[in-house]
Amino acid sequence: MPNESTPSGRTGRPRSAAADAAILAATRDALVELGWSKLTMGDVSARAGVAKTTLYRRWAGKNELVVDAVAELFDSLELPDRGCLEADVENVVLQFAALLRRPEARTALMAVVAESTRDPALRDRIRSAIVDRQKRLVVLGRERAQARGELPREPDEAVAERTTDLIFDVIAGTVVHRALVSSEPVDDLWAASFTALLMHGLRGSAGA
Amino acid sequence: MPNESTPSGRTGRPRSAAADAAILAATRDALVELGWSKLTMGDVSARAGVAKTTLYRRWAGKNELVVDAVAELFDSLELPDRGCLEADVENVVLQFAALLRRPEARTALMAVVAESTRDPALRDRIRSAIVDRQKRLVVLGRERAQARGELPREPDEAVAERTTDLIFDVIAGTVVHRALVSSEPVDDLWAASFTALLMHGLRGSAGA
Amino acid sequence: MPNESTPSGRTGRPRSAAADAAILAATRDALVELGWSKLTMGDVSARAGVAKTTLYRRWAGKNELVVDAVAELFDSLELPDRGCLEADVENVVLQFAALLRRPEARTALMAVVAESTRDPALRDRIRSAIVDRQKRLVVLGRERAQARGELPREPDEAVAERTTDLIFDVIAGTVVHRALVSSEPVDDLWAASFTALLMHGLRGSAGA
Amino acid sequence: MPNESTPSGRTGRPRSAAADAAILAATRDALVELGWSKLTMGDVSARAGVAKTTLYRRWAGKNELVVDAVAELFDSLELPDRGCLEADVENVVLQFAALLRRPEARTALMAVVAESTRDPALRDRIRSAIVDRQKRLVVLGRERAQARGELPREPDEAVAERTTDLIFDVIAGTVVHRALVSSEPVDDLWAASFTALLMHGLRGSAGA
DNA sequence: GATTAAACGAGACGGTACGTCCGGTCTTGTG
DNA sequence: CACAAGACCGGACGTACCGTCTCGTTTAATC
Repeated sequence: MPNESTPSGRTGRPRSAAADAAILAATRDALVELGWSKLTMGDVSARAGVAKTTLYRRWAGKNELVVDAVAELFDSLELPDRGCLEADVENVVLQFAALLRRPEARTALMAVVAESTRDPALRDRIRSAIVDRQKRLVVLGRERAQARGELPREPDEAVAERTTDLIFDVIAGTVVHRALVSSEPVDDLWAASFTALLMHGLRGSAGA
Repeated sequence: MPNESTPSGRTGRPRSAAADAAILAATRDALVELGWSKLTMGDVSARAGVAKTTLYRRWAGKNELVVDAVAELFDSLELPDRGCLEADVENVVLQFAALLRRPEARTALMAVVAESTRDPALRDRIRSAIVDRQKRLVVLGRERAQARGELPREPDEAVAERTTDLIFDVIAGTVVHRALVSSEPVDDLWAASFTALLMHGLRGSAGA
Repeated sequence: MPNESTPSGRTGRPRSAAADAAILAATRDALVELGWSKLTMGDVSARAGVAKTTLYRRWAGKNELVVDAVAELFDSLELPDRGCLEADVENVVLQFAALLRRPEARTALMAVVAESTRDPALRDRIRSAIVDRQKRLVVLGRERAQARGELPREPDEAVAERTTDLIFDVIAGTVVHRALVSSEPVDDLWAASFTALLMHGLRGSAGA
Repeated sequence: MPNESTPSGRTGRPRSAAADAAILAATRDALVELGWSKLTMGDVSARAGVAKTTLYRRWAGKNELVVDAVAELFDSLELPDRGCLEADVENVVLQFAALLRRPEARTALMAVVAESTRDPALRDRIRSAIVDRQKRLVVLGRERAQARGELPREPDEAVAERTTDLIFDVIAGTVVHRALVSSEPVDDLWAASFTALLMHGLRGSAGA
């Protein structure tokens, strides 16, 4: 995960595993203190107690480094069984909002996405390190709801995948937009409104 | 809009109005060619045939400049009456997706949002120049649907505003996430699926 | 003299004259403290209170900078009339030796000559800034000796120039070799021996 | 000669003798191709097919390595008996000039001398490896000339040594200065002029 | 023949300097 | 006063070498 292009040769001094961890931790610290745009490679290497060359030997640049540093934050998201689909959705929305309140996640996520618009390799990295990994939450939530009888089973595999993607984009996109673009708080009330909308649609009940 | 702190003095040579337009156009061109991160103030000033000092006299920095340069792109979004709510939603989704296919919008939008996580003034500028202006589309769509009887009228003004915000975040956020984070195409099929979900909710019909 | 390729454009802010002087002085200080090989451009710019870019705008690199910084040291050499040729020669030998005792001259002179073996432009710069300027001492000494009747007049101009060059190489080369290669002191005794040899040749008198 | 501090332990794998030769040859090659300042230890080790550690085990640094690599070039100088002192001097001048036309000698000699101005150990190494070894030429030439009756015998040993040193500095210094500082060719004509001056002194004959 | 201890290749490591680029400010002269 | 031009200070960039350090692998001399 951490490195760039492993030389895989078995001769020579092996790369320090401790350095990887120190660098990623230093990167997160620097993101908290400085934010994306003022984070510098030199500063990260200094914080990690590591030479700049060591850093560049493993990551091609700031973008790749930050994606890896931030990706694992998303692994903390969980989906405990709250008994019904509404509660599960509301819970994951609030968890995600809490994550987006962390300064390192706020500043880094949008920045790497912005950079990725011009860099296909970075785009792939984001997808594999963040997006695809968190789709597990949607998959799990759907299976659970289907087991409860709250949602019908998908007969077709391809349709199931497209639905997973759609739900993921709706939930993640809406929360990110609320939190970072509209800059409004994601609180319990809003989470309930959003969950209701997601459950019943615009025409469903009152609409709010 | 363009300037930073109006000098308001009535004496001396007045600022060139042509310069503003040239600078914003140059900024958009540079965004297309270079993307956000490689765009430089010096380059913009050179493209615009303007001295760097002239540029800094009007905008405080790259962030402010790019917000202004990009904001007006969003004004091109329209909401022609397609006869029913589904069609109106689907249309605005596809329009927004087309906008996000423009390189200057792709690269700039996420970048300024990323910067805004650490800069309240920039956050406000984004909100007033982009977010709030485009909420008109939701307001208009809702009013039209209510006139058609597709949606109930909101008795309470505050609730109406919260609903507007929510719908805006859902639509804009989901499309942005699909296009820029998941990096998947927003085509007619997807737009239809998303619209269906938005109309009827997860429990509504088939769920896709 | 100081700069590299004067832009000669008359618009824009003119280059600071004070910066040139500060840079050359800083260079000499750094040579004294650090010697040629540990002198860095960054250190010079810091000592001079000047940005690195300012330094590179005027000199192409360390070599060119040091030649200019050191060249003017050689202008301190003088040739007061001591009454006879022997005394004049002995005096200039001792002056040159004193100059080569200065750390900045010692370390810089040989270093730039070493670099010049691979850089024709630097070779020319050394010749014009140092070598040719100091030949004046030989020319003056010869004229004075000829006036005194100690040396015959040269009928041919070309021969005169070749003789000037030869004498210059003998005196300067011998002193430099004694001081820097053989690493032996150039004291009064040695200066007298050398002068005697130069006057009368190996076969002349005792030979020492 | 090659190594730094002999380990003298009698057990363990002995140092490869072939490596020494390969390293010195690689150093000379690199000097020819790159010159002193662009020669790097890593490059030398790669050319020699040797690890950097092997190189550093034997030489303390670039300076020491280059002195050793270049010193033996000077051993090629010889003093065949040309029948008279003038001819012998002229011959050695031309030989030395030919040596200074070799790029590895040109670039290395001045560079190590420059470095030696700040490094007494290097100064000693140059003196013992180069200077003192070549004084044999002066000693031999003097003895031969004395045997021919061209020069008087020195009664005093100390005076003899001082004279040897002086003549060495005059010849070596002048040729080096002509070739490397003044950057003028050392051809037959110049060699004859210099020899004449050395024989008869400024007052001797015509002076050129 | 087994042991042993150093030399060896490979290459990662913490540093330092490089020369370039950009950000933002300032100082000219001109309009 | 605005403006074009461009010099200025500061600071980060990504690269190149430095000299050191770990690795696993030879290679002789000693046992």
